[in-house]
Amino acid sequence: MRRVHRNATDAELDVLKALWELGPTTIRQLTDRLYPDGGPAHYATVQKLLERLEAKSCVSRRQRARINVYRATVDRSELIARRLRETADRLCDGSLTPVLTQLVDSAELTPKELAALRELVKRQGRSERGS
Amino acid sequence: MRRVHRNATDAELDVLKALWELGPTTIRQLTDRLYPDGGPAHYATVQKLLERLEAKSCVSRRQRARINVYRATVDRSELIARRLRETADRLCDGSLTPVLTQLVDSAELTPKELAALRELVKRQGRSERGS
DNA sequence: AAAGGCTAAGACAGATTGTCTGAGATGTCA
DNA sequence: TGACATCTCAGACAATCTGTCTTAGCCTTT
Repeated sequence: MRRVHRNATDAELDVLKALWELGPTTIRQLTDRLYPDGGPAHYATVQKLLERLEAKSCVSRRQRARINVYRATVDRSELIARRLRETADRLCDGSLTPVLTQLVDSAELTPKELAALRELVKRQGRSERGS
Repeated sequence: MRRVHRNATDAELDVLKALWELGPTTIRQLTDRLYPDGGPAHYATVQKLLERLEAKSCVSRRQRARINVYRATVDRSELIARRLRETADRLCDGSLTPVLTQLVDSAELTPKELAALRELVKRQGRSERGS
């Protein structure tokens, strides 16, 4: 049942988002952000979540004058990429094509998103030819 | 901590895949497919997984001469769509654009997948204008 | 009636998830 | 110096999830 590379959970993700906004920071800062009226229990909760995020290689920390400063080591697109990869692996034998097809073919996309996609493809096409 | 609409787990997904291949079928057929040398324990395992898949609205069943015949009620693209939606909701405030961007912009795509994407966009563009 | 296949209910251990407690180290300040 | 605040670290905890397996009872067939 062991999963090598578990995704960040919801609570962990909240911490990560706060880290993205705040930049490198302390547990205290994160706790105040996430639980404005929180007590010492919430502090420990954030601490535990950071510990798990570190185990998942999503954050790193550095002792700075006896205090841990945490820093996100993955950004949003990296997490998106991980999830896409996982979906492709689990559902499509590793191929991203069906994922793409689903994304584009379904009614999932607003016209605006579709226009953005066309732009992306155009850009990608250029860099393809350019390389 | 309650999750409304949990994804199918790995073991459940294996059952679902077998169901996709076999079409509407019985626990017995599925068990023979998934555990060729399995005993009655494996039969019960498949049974439990189907029960949970039913709770997740992924399969339905019908009594057919006293025997349950199970049928998948979601296909692969539906599951892909669910995961994409989940990723967008959890990571991008519900917007699919960043997901698309990540998919297209990163080095995730092989040239072949990229070509398929261009084809998709072209087709999509046509149906857009056509409608 | 015995045998075999099916359903249904649920036990089970190990892992995950979010939360919280407590002990101890270290720094600040009256 | 001593009280206090704050931090770290280790781990407890309940609820849930996940995959597996046992058991009992019900049909049908031989």
